Amino acid sequence: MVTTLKPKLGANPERARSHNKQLVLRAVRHSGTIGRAEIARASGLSTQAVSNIISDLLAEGLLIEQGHRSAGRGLPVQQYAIRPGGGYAFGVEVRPTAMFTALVDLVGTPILTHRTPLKDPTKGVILDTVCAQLDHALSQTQVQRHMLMGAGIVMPGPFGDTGLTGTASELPGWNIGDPAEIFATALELPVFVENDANAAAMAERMNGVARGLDDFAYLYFGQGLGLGLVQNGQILQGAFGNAGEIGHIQVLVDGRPVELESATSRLSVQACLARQGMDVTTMDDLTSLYSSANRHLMLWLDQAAQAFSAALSIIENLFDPETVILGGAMPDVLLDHIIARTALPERSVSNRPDRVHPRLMRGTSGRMTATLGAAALVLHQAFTPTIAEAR
Amino acid sequence: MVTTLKPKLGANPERARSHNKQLVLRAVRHSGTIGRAEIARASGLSTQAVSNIISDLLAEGLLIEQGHRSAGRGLPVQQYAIRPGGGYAFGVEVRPTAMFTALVDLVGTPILTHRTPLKDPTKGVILDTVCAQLDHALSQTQVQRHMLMGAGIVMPGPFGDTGLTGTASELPGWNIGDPAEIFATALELPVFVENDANAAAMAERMNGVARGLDDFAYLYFGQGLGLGLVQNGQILQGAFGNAGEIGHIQVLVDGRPVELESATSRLSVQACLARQGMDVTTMDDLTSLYSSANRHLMLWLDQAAQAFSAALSIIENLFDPETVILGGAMPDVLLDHIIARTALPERSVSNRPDRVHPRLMRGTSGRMTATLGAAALVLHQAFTPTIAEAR
DNA sequence: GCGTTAACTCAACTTTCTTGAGTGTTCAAG
DNA sequence: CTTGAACACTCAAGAAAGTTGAGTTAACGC
Repeated sequence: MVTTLKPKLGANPERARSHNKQLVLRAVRHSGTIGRAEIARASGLSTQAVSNIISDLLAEGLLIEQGHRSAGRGLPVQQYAIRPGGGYAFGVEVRPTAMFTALVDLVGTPILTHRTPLKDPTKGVILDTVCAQLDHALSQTQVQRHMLMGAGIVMPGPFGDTGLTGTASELPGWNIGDPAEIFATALELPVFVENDANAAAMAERMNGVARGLDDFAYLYFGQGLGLGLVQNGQILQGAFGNAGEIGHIQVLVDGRPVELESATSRLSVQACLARQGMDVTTMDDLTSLYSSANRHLMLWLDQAAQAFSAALSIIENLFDPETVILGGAMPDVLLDHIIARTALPERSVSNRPDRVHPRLMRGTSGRMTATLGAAALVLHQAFTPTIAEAR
Repeated sequence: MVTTLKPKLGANPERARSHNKQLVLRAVRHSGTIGRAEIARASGLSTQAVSNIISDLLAEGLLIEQGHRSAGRGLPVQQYAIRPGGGYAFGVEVRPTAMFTALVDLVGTPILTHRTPLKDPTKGVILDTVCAQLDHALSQTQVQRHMLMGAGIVMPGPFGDTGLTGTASELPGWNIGDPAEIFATALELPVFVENDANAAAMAERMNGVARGLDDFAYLYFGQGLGLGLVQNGQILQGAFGNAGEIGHIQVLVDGRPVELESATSRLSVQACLARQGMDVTTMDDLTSLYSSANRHLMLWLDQAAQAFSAALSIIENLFDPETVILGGAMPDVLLDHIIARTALPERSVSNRPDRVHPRLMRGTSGRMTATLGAAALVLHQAFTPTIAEAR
């Protein structure tokens, strides 16, 4: 959704410096270790400028020296890398019954993760809990408060009053005011709010299979099914922050139109198995049903693969992504099965002979995916030059 | 698709100035006439900086003074406006049998439009013709060559070798090399290449109903049906420039799945009427059939409206646009009819009580829409700050 | 009328980047 | 083994652009 900082679009020396700093950080992050001359070439700045910026960043503790590397002729390159302890990001995932939190360092390593039940999902309880959880995380890890670069918050969408309002996963009371601002005031930090799919996509881009990709889509198994979209390295949010609501579009399964979500989501598989008298609640339950090749699960998987094939056709032709990633609250084996069985549409702009990535890939699965994604939103911001962002 | 200029991402004084200049131009364009203080507030620059930039822009002929306006207390505001003759853009639309060209001024007014038949759509003929047409346009209008800011080229997509290759509208021989670069070399100008739908969307944003909108979608009736996507003020291109290929996705019409394009495109209505023995080739033919309420046309319109309703659901939920615009090679009366008859999906994030724009709007129709859009690509670039564009 | 408000200008100052000369290290050719 | 080319990096001077604060001008409202 929206950040709390209003962008100052005009360039002046101070903002130019900040922009260039982030550019340098991004270049370092991108290659792991790198020398000044190479950064200069990549950014179009002089080596002198890069040198000055790097000495700033060293002083601020954002970079560390990584020894010399002699590459052919010339003076061996003094290399630099991101200093993990240079900053921290707080990630929060708010669900109706629980709050997940994570504290990650500057390279994205989780320092601490936590789950707290929510008495009730009211605004007040959520705000109190998030503040308490932040204090808790800081005290547990001895991270100084001023080392926090911001907080990312994942909330169930869609945001605002829409035609999809009334979904069970929704939280009441957030339709008025800008959630990001409310959290920012409570936490006294820059805050970024997104839905689970977008956050997961960003996590994948920062530290997962989408590392380095600037254009991809992420199909996220949450409560329902979400679509995270990254275009040109930025999350695609739409005019009101609700882009990627793919769950409610119609697809054909066995010749009958159904809502995509009703054929593919976690709730859908649970409901499907419940109709057969099976009570499946955990990922492990699903994994063991799969390993015993349960007939009903296999049937559901077949239908899900059909639905995904239709969804893939839409996503590929509308976004032309480098790849589509599947991930979220679904066991790896099921994700792999779906990926193997989903028919890749022939009539698609993604059906190219010169592809470098598979059309479907498995992303990170597990409970904390979106929470870590929330933190990744902050990291992404830290590595994104500031002057840009034309809004 | 891609521009020919590789962005220099690092900020230095020179690039900052260029960035700020474009910011000022954009502010002026946005409000028509505006004073310095207001620009300063909008951009986060000092009034002094804005003053300096404006005196540059006056000297370069990009701005003109527009008299004073007294707004409440204080010194009356010296106002500025874009000087139409400050620069020109050349727009080109390449179709298999003809080339359309347009020369537009800095505010988007067409100075000259032209249609030339193409002997055959080979690369050589196209390049020769486009150069000849540019010379022709310049000599006809006495516009100096150095006043050209660039050329926009509309070509039938998809670009590169994809699963949709083999469409009739395609041009042979452009799969190797970057078309933008090839045209740029031939024309000795900065060149921007896009598909028809994206160009039309940009035209609508620069001078049409989407003026000022940063997030919208444009359904374009061309040979087939294209989707132009503007997100955050930028054209959404996808990883390979082929985003928006909506024509080949499946939708339901009368309970049967069909390709969207086969139910909604100009070719589709022609084919449908041809099956009834009617030979309809011009927009006027369609208009008169509509005014006589031709049964077969009405039937087609009903089916088209169904298909559009399904498409709208997908577009709205995936992009969350401010509005969806319908335009292109289809008579206004038909567009209006379709807009009136298309059911607006209830389960959509765009179904909001607080909307300011209708969910479906009519854009510019007619032959030159995409050609003027091609020119709009250049104008858009001229009004877009340069440092940004994080790629 | 006169003080307040607001846009705008001038000149001094600041920040940041660039440039060009110079240093140190490595590799390769003679 | 010497010598020179290649390359990374530093230093110091210079240039470009924005900011700041004081001063000017014109309109409004009491």
